[in-house]
Amino acid sequence: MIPSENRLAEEYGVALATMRMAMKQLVDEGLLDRRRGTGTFVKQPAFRADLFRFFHVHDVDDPDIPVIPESRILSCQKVPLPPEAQKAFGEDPVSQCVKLERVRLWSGEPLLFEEIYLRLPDFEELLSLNLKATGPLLYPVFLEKFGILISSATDELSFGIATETSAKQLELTPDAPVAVIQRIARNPAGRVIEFRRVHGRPERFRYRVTLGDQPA
Amino acid sequence: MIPSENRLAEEYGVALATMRMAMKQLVDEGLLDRRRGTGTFVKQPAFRADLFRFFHVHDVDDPDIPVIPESRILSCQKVPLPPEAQKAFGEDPVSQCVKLERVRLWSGEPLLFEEIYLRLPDFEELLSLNLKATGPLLYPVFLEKFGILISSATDELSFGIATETSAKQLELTPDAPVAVIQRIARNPAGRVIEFRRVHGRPERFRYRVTLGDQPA
DNA sequence: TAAGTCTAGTTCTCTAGAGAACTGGTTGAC
DNA sequence: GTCAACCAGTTCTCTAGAGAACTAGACTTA
Repeated sequence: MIPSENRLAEEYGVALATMRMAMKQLVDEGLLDRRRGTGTFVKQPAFRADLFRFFHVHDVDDPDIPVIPESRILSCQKVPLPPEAQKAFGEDPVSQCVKLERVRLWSGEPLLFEEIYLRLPDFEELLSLNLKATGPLLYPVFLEKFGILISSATDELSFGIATETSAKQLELTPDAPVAVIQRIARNPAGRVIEFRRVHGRPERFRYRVTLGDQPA
Repeated sequence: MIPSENRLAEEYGVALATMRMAMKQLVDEGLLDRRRGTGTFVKQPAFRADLFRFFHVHDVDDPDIPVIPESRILSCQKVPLPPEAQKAFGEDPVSQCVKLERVRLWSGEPLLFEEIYLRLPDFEELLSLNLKATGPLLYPVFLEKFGILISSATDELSFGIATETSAKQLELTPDAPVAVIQRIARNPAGRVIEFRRVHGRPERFRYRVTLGDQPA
């Protein structure tokens, strides 16, 4: 909680209305939270999970019920940065990164295979973290453990063929067609935090997204 | 242009600052546009093309250059509403609709086949319009000719197999795998205006979208 | 004609303050 | 112990106004 507008206005030697306007701006930017009769609080950044939940399991009965597939982490290690990820991260001279591999399943069947590349040294500690203890969503973990907020992402969907690894994990024959997603995720400052490549079983794959003014 | 805040405040018997606050709200909602030293104007709604341009041709040289593929309209006629579209439009008892079929090409090769269903009677006039004269983007036409603004859309991507028609238009063998997009587009009030089903050639298909706070 | 100057009209920023609306805790009656 | 009433502190809405910043057009001048 921060001091009242009365106190702050006095402290900074400005009129009350001016202080109100300034605070209103910060509220609009999502940095403050005001409650009438109570006070003004610094808003802790909340990860908007609803914005980033695109993967929908193809449920024949009711495709409108969103489900979060189970998550199984395969490995987490320090590796040299592959060229695609290098390009995504931009000019920053990063040579090493953390690579996380995981499979996402639904009803026990593999759905997605994910290769996730994260910046060093920001995510150094991830290597010694017990990831099995966390939930299936990664971004809330980033926020809680590392103080890193993911606030925007660009996804690019296309079709490709499975690699040796992804075929094995998705229980497909090598060179089988797969759905491919490349994601670049950023913090509020626009800095690229994560590069992700996902392979998905095409027959169950479904990606939903809403653009523009979100309807109420 | 609307009267000055001075005049309006006097006319409605409120203080100037109050009128200013009210107008500020309308500006934030995107309904008014104020220019210092000039006046306040009613903002005409602008279609945010950048929000809805997802299709990117797979350009091996530079995938970052966005291109708008050529558009070729095949047909435009009144048809009974198919069940999927009925579901999208919701409770409204609409039995007939306008169906637009078109192919989108790049470098002369077919890329996407689109079936677009639009509400009646809103789009009655579309049947007698010369669509060849318009550009490759539909939503600006909706706005200019019918005063209908598309402000949000939900896309759902998946994989399927070509229909007889889509295979023919995309120059594929029947039952070939295709990318499938279903889109539901709405006006600012949340009313569903359009239902669209798109089939795309998988090897050239690429869909890009950015979520969350758009980076500057 | 062309360029600079002025001016009325507009929005923007800030001051100073009153009263309403609301919240969380304290007090008091039963 | 429970519940209602009260109260200090907070944000919200609105009033009244001064001066700065800016714009478009009219006017002046070379």
